[in-house]
Amino acid sequence: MNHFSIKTQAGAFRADFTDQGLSRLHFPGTFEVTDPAPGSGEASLTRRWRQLTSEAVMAVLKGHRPGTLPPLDLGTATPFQRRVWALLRAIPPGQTLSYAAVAARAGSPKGSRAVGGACAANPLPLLIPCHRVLAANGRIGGFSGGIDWKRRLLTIEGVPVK
DNA sequence: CATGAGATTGTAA
DNA sequence: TTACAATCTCATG
Repeated sequence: MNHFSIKTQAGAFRADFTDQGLSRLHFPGTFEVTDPAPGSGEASLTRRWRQLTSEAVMAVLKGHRPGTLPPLDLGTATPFQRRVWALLRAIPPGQTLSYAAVAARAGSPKGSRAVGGACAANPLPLLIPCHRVLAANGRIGGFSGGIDWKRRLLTIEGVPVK
């Protein structure tokens, strides 16, 4: 499992890759700092993936769309999770939906809580914008990377938070 | 406004 | 089958 660090103004993120593509993104300070594999020659394809991922992360931190992404390796994600994540990627910066609204769009009108579960399982925060999903009545809801990050990202996009 | 109960869904163990 | 979770709504002080 190949990985590399993305240095940004908000700290160093870490992106993990498999042969299939980008598999996971970690927030600064949420991962072990490991030395790069000795003598790891990078395939040019992987190099392109790094470039795209890096640009995408920095774009989102500026409140923009991720742009072109490398292939994603969603691993053993369930159909429901893939469905929810696809819906999230369609939400533009600055816009938000409630867990219930996402549930409705996913075909499970009463599955708002299940949507929370799918968001919690999201391996690619920022790129799959689960921070744009709020609770009912404009309440903030939860966030795997910490509520602070959720507020921070929403603020960047100009969304008022309580 | 704060708190609590109950309903409901998808998932992992 | 059981228990849990980044929910929601409704009821009550």
